[in-house]
Amino acid sequence: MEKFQMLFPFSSTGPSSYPVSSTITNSHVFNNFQGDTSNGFLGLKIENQVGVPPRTEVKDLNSSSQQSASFSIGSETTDQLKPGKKKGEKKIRKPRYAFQTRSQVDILDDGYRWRKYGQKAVKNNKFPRSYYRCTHQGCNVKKQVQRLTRDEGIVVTTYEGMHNHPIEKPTDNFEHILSQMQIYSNPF
DNA sequence: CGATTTTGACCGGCGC
DNA sequence: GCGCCGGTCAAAATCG
Repeated sequence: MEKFQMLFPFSSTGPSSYPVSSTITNSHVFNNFQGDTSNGFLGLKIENQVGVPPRTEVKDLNSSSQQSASFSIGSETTDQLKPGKKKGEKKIRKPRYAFQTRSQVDILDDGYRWRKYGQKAVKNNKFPRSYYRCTHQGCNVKKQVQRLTRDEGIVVTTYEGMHNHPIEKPTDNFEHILSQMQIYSNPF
């Protein structure tokens, strides 16, 4: 597979129908995840406000999605989900942060290094879902990328867990700065 | 040559 | 108990 990451439709001759995509598409705002739960994501203290049924049913919700990016939150992957397996274990709830971004490519580079460990076909979707895992040692952050059949331009990225290490990337580009601005401008 | 992707097998949970 | 389903493993292939 050729690695043609980030072919920005920016100043290309393509149709100028890409609003804010670049902002979210591969910004380093995900970095904020390691800021613990108290910080939230850009002030998006998303709890259970979205009427998303258990499990990441992002495939069904908002089929139209005219916005460039939206989010939703699944439920914890434990507690009542694993009956008969408790006994005071480290049943840490693993909230999943689902992002829906508008992008042409599946590989949304958020600054971390990911290793693909699986791919499965999804029902109701013709496109497969890819499973990635952070390659950093001791960092078990997982993410899955799925693209909607309905809108080929929509890619849903679901993050699970938080990073406990800094981003490893040259950074220092426009987007980095942009995301940093967004972060710091949110007192949440 | 090491790291990463690919891809089918495997596994646990759940519904019937 | 069995089969489906979503998620993960792991060996081989591939990339750089």
